[in-house]
Formats: sequence, C-alpha cells, structure tokens
Amino acid sequence: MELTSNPAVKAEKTMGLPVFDTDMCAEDMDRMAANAMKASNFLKAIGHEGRLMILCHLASGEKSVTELEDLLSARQAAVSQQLSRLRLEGLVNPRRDGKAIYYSLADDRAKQIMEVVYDLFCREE
Amino acid sequence: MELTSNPAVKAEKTMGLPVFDTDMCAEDMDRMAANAMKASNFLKAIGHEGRLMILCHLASGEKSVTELEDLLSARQAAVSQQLSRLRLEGLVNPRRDGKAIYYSLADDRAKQIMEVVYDLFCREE
DNA sequence: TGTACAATTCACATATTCATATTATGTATT
DNA sequence: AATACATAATATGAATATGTGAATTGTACA
Repeated sequence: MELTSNPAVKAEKTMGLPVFDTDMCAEDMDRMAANAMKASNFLKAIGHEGRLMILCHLASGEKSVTELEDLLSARQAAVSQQLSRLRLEGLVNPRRDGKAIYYSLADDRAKQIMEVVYDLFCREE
Repeated sequence: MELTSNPAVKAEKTMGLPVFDTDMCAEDMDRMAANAMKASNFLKAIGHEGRLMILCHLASGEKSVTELEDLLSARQAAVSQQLSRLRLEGLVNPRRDGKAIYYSLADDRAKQIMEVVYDLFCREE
C-alpha cells in the first residue's frame, strides 16, 4: 500500500490497497509523507498500553475517570494525562455529570483500528 | 472493545467487538493487559513516519535498502535501523541477493492495519 | 462560606526513542 | 588476498514520552 490519495495511482492488486512503482512525482511523495505523519501521530496515540486499555474499556460504554482508574489500577494523574492525549487526538469525548467526568469514544477511527487490533492480538491461538 | 479472548465474554454489540462490563475476573484482566502490551508494541513499531512509509513501499513489492533509501530520501543508517526494528517485530523479512538485501512484508498483520490506516488517512477529504 | 470530592495541570525525575557518526560484517570482483 | 560496495551494529547525545507528587480548578453539599 502507499499513502497518496492520487486517483492516478495504479490499479489495485490483491488487496484493497493501491499499488505504485517508482514513478511517483514529487507532489505525490509530499502528500504521502504528510499522510504518513498524520497516520503515525494517530498510531502513536493508541500505541500505549494504558491508552489502548482505556479505549478498549470505553468501547463497552462511557466510563468516569475513577472507574478507569480502578479498571487500569493506575494513578489518577496518569489516567488523566492519557485521557488528555486521547482528547487532543479527538478520540474520546468528555461529558460532565456532577463531580464526575464521563468519557466515551468520539468517532469511528479508534473503533476501526481497535477491531483489527482485536482480531490480530486477542482472537488467535 | 476489550482485549481478552475469553469465550465467556458477553455477546457482541453493534460492531464485531466483544463487550464486557465490570465483571471481569483478575485472570481476564491479566490476559487483557498482556494482549494490550503486545498490541501496543506492534502499534509503536508502525507508529513512526519512516517505518510506516517503508511498510507502505514494501506493499508494492520487495525493495532493497538502497531503493528504500532513495524513496524515503533518508540516510542509510537510519533506514537500516528502522528496518532492524521492523525485523525484530517480525513485520518484514530480509532476502539476500548478492550484495543487496531485499525486504518484503512478512505477514498479514501489517497489511491489515495499513489497509485501515489508508482508509482513515489517505482516502478522505 | 467551608469542606470534600473529582479531575486537571504543573514541575520534576526517569525512561524511551531517535538521528547521527562510526565501526564492523558479508559479498562480489579483481 | 585485497578492494569496493551494501548492509548491519554499536555508541552517543538530543529530543520526546511517561509516571509521580503537589498544587489547582470545578462541583456539590452541609
């Protein structure tokens, strides 16, 4: 696969991914690099044991920070910082209810990745 | 979603992901944490602009280190190190042919993730 | 208003990641 | 064997990420 969204790329091969050889123009390379940067930022955001477990728990419904704190056996400040990162990345949404703040999954991006991750790392054996 | 592979988890909800509430036993939590660690290591490996672009280029066929060096406009040592990381993670395989070493994608894991990443970051707009 | 609780933010120490330079290894060629 | 080339491995410092404790903000309630 490659990371341009240029409609002029070659026809698809075995999978749903576009294919290209060595005939990319500089513009394509730039777009590819830009996309790669966005994508790697996203992957870094979810590439953390604690944050991954948070997303995982949120998939079954919204949770307060203290609930997550218990579920992860982690300190409040740490959980809060991890949530902060996920918030910045637009992956979760906070909702205040009284003293507690409940977090939920924000969009489908995390869900889509998590589904693949689940298949790869939690279903096999 | 959650990261256990316990068959006793609740029925699936909207997506293909299992759901659970607060009734996980310690054993489940351990398995989940172990899976989360494996998964986050994997995500860290591909969550790097250079490595992502390498995987991306390899998706269209095996490439030598010098070819990748040119494609990424990166130094030899850097590319080699990134390949080394991908090798350790089992994502790519080297094949020696004379002086050159050709790398190719090792398994489907990378491809599966990359396909989703491509949809999320290279198709939209 | 004062107190308790939930969550965030800050400042710091530590750990990890990364890029670069340098050195080493393996292969072909002479 | 000697040399050149392609790649790998190692070492070092800079940058980044992470966890911890203390201080801070926001909310509810007496």
